Amino acid sequence: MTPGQARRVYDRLLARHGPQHWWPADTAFEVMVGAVLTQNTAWRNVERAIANLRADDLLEPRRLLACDTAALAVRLRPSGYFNVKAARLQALCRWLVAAGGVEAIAGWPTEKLRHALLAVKGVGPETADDILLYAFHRPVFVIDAYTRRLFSRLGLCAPDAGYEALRHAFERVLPPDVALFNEYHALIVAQAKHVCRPRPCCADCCLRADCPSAGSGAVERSAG
DNA sequence: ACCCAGGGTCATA
DNA sequence: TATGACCATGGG
Repeated sequence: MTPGQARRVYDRLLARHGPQHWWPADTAFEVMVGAVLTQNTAWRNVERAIANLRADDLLEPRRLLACDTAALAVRLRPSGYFNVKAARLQALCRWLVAAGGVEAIAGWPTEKLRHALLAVKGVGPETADDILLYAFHRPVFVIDAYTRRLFSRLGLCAPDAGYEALRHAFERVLPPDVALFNEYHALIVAQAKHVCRPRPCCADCCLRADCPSAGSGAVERSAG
């Protein structure tokens, strides 16, 4: 992937979908909670679980950690996998409190913070990078299944590209710009919701102007 | 009824 | 290292 290719795809996504204003949260800790809750889960359902936590004043590390795990799971019910996610949230809080809280880890260098997050049970690469980018404003490019699907359709990466390889592919060709990375990942998610169902209509579904289901939002293909 | 959603862990070969 | 099973609710 060249810098020009990465930039042109971004321009097309932005023209098509507009700014996405991610991450929808009031605090860094709320981003961390949302990043765990949204694992393989529609954001709509995550919002309900977060509303439950807010109603019980649990959007704070020590109180969430002190909460009975079974009672926490009940509040997480709408976001699915509630038993798993209750344990994962508390594992994250256990580490966070031991590390000195959000203010303390905010001062850590990105690599140290990334390794520490990945060591928490229930935090994988994508969740860690969501937290690094959207909670701590580090220039880390978040990869997900949509990114791999879209860019392999565009012929810009292998269909089975690994997480780290793909992340470095983006970070190599784009400037380490937090605002750019923020918008880019959000736009890829927005684009995914736009793919023709039940089957993609074309290789770069649906970024091309002549896509049968593109409608009026279509943009011209960028010159090569 | 079926498939998917802003993944990750664990057991098995 | 590489699959498969599992977690579980809500919307199309």
